[in-house]
Amino acid sequence: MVEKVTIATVARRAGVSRQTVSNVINTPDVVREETRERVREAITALGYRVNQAARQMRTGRSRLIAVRIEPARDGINGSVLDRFLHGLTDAAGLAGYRVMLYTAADDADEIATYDELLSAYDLDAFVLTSTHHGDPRTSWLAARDVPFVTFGRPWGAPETHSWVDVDNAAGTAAATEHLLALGHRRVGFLGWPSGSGVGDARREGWHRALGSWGPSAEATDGVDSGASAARAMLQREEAPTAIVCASDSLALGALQAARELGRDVAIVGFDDTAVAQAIGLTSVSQPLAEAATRCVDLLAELLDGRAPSTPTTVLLPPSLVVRKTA
Amino acid sequence: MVEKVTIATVARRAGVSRQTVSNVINTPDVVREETRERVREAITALGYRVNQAARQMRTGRSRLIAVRIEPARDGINGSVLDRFLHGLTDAAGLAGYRVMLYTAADDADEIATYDELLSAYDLDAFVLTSTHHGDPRTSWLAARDVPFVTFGRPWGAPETHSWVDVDNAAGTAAATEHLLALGHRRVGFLGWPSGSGVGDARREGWHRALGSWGPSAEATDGVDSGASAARAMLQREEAPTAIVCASDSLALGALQAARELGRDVAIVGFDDTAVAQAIGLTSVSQPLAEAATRCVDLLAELLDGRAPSTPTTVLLPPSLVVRKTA
DNA sequence: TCCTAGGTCTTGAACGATCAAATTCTGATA
DNA sequence: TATCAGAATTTGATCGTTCAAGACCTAGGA
Repeated sequence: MVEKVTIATVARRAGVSRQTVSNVINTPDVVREETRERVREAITALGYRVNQAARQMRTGRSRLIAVRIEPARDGINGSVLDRFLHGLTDAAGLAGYRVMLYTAADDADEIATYDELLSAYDLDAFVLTSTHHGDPRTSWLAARDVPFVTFGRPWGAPETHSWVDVDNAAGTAAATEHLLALGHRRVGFLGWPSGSGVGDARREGWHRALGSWGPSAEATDGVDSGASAARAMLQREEAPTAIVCASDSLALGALQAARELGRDVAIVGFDDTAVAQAIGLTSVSQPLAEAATRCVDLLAELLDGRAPSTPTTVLLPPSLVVRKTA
Repeated sequence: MVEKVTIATVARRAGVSRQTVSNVINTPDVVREETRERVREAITALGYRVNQAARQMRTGRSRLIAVRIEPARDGINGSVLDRFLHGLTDAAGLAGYRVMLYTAADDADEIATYDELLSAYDLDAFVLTSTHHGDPRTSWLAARDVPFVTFGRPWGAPETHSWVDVDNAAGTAAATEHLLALGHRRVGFLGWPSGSGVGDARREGWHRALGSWGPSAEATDGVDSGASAARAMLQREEAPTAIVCASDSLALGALQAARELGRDVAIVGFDDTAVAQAIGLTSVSQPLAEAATRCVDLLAELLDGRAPSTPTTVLLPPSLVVRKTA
């Protein structure tokens, strides 16, 4: 059994005091270069690593960030969070933080979890996903001065915190422009019922790029409801020759409807999920790794106390992945 | 600013010593009932929560479990890990543990991460996924007496640790029996090149249920390679009328091939991914939440020192989700 | 030569919990 | 009533780090 290496072991070996070792680690500039080098050598020679628990007890900071992992609600879109999580873990690691997971049944449950994580684990910060209208979580955290960033803008609420989001409207706009460039004249939109921030933004981008209102239909997310809404749209007079969809599920439904009716319709989905990759669906891809990195950057700013007085907002452009369907 | 509630605050309020409070929390049976109640009241009244960092410093245990989050390699199968992670977080939470994430580029990188997580964060245990032939990770952990469980059996290696796995052979066997019951006489198999433990087990289950070797083909995982392998198989003499596939990607390819050739072929995939749900593909579903729970159970046993001397192995039966394609 | 300021390093205390050992209480027995 | 074992509770030390304050050293100015 190897003896545990603590800051005292390092100090002894380098012939300095504990505090000097601590200074080399945390505030190297107050230590004379020669001493610093000697200590650094001792650290690597012994393979010393800071004990987080001890540091945390003294400083009250854990270098831990928490994120909620949601069940894949609509199975088809679950992988978005998955990729975001991977990016977050990577970026956090580089910044010296670790990611802790938690689950929660609803907002109230999630808030109770914040409370427990904060008092038991001294969590440094939270990353919230799936923000929505009237989200109680942000105000709870803000009231307690807990650092946090949301992935998704604060729909409807005043922007009192930093956030990162993907420019949904730009995504559908790019998809629409692509279809227009291919020669399509009637480009339709298949989206969710209005009211959700994300869904409205996606419709807005299509409308903006088109310069007018083309044929559109609404359906709750899902392949079947998408198929029936698309079928209805395709059977109208002046049916669209191309459809921009608010999600890959809806796009899949549209694809099915077009095939049934024997129509050749160009279709673009949204999120570039596994399904899109698998069946060759052209889709709008969110830069999830980039979004995760920016979230960590913003948090690091907050935690280092070098955040600007007004919250920072980051809006990332998505990209269009062109495949067989458009 | 509310004053911090520590064990001393609780002790004062309940009129006992710090240690008694600690005993109520950790070894309640050594405290007289009346005292215990009084302390418990004080705890809830004050909203006291154990400070993990302080506890960890003294006990050397963090109540933290680490899992690697992998990038969705083959996009189509990524959600398997996602669902497993969710289950793990849930189950760990119930058992009083939290899940920490990390990423790693390869096995060596992962081992370096173990080292760092163990010395810096005092991690209690690891859950390994994607076990493979000649896995260096398990021996590294075993050599250091670090508790761990693998989700996936130790292919080829001696079974010196506990593991949880899904009975892959039983899954394809069930799929095959289902097809036989539907009246199919020639049931084919589309799988991965032999050599991978999982893939071989899936082929074995099909063979066992069939009682003989039917038509089969091999392809690396992916829709396109699956499609071409399936096409070849369907163009042979005595082509199969139904195909059991080793993955949903391959199944998707088979579906494409059948459509192109205008054949009505029953198809079953494996993993019940989002794609299967979206397009109505019959597929074998792994009980991921259950697997996660069992992993946590095994770890809890190890950590509480009440593990049997021989490692426990758990083999869970998958279930067949019947949809439109078979 | 003495003093001072600034840079460098060290010392003792503290964070909040648990361990190990010591102390007090309780009730049964002689 | 005195004694004693066992139960119940308390006390002091400790985990590894950082904070706050103090000590030491060196160089420059009076």
